Amino acid sequence: MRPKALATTAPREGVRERILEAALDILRESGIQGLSQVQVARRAKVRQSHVTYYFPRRHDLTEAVTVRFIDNMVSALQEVAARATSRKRDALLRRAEEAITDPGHMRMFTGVIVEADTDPELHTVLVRETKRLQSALTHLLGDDKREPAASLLASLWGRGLYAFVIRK
Amino acid sequence: MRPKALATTAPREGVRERILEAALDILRESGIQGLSQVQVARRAKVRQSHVTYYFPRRHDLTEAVTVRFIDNMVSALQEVAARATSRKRDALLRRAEEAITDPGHMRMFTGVIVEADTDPELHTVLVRETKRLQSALTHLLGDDKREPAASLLASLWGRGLYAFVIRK
DNA sequence: CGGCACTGTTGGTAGTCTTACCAATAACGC
DNA sequence: GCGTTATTGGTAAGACTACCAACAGTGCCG
Repeated sequence: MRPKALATTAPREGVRERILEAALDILRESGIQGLSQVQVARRAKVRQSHVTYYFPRRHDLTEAVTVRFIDNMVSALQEVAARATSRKRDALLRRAEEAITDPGHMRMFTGVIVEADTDPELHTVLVRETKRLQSALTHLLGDDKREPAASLLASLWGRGLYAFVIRK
Repeated sequence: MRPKALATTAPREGVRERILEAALDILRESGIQGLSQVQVARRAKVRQSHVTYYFPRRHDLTEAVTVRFIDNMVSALQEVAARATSRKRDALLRRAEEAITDPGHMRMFTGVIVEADTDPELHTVLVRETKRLQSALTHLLGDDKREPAASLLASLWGRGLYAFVIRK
């Protein structure tokens, strides 16, 4: 069937950014299972076809989301470092733990892990971004021979995961 | 359209069990994203409709899988305890860590967590089963005032998760 | 100014995958 | 024989990604 005259509207600004932010919101609130083009589009108030337009493959969206997700965490850590009244390692560590063990954060994290498990390219990105996060953590807390950055991150993840699983 | 004469065969034994085992295999190798009725059925060499017959809702399968999954881990821990030549806490702990940080195990675990996040009933089951696992761990290693079972499990999960994310 | 290329938007759809369901049939236990 | 359970093939209904043609706006170049 030949389409009738179609109504279109003027290009809007920041559509890609709106989509990306919507995707992050969805991932934070509904997890990876809820991260579909339709839900993202609804949240960003755009057409579903826009999502395909700006992120032609699902992978393009999940990759952008992953990078932004870690970016946000790194920024949060830097902000903690900047605003901290005390430079005590314990206090900084507590703030870092609060951020990393936040349920929304863990939901995004577990979602990304599961997605990356069936998407080798995304897995590469996740590894790279994780190392960035690890560097930021090291920079914030200083390296410690007795508790190197990797082991520290693992410890934070473990507590976060435990709280996420057991949560009411 | 009226179906033609249908060929059926004799009931086979252990179909439910085969389906359950197949589901565990799929979850271990392909993660929660691969856990579909069609894939499980193919693996178990049964029809897709069998999966619905024995597990009417997706939840019924995921719940059974979750319980079995933790069962297996608890059994493995008990076996470690039974066969251990040394009773040293360190040696036992190392075996427990090997089991829990196995990639297949972490794949199942992360999958179940993500699934439970959108299935409140499954979440309840996961919490209950986690506590069972925790008890088994406590029983194996003995409780320690300085490192209670919860914190120990979190630590194992953290190292497992880290290894799972960073793995080549 | 006119044409032209490029980007963005729209509505729709093709094709795949998924769970759940169904009627018909067969086998089994009693 | 009869009720129950198991098996079969098929389908309904929905969700999803990816793609498409048509159209609109924008900017550039002659």
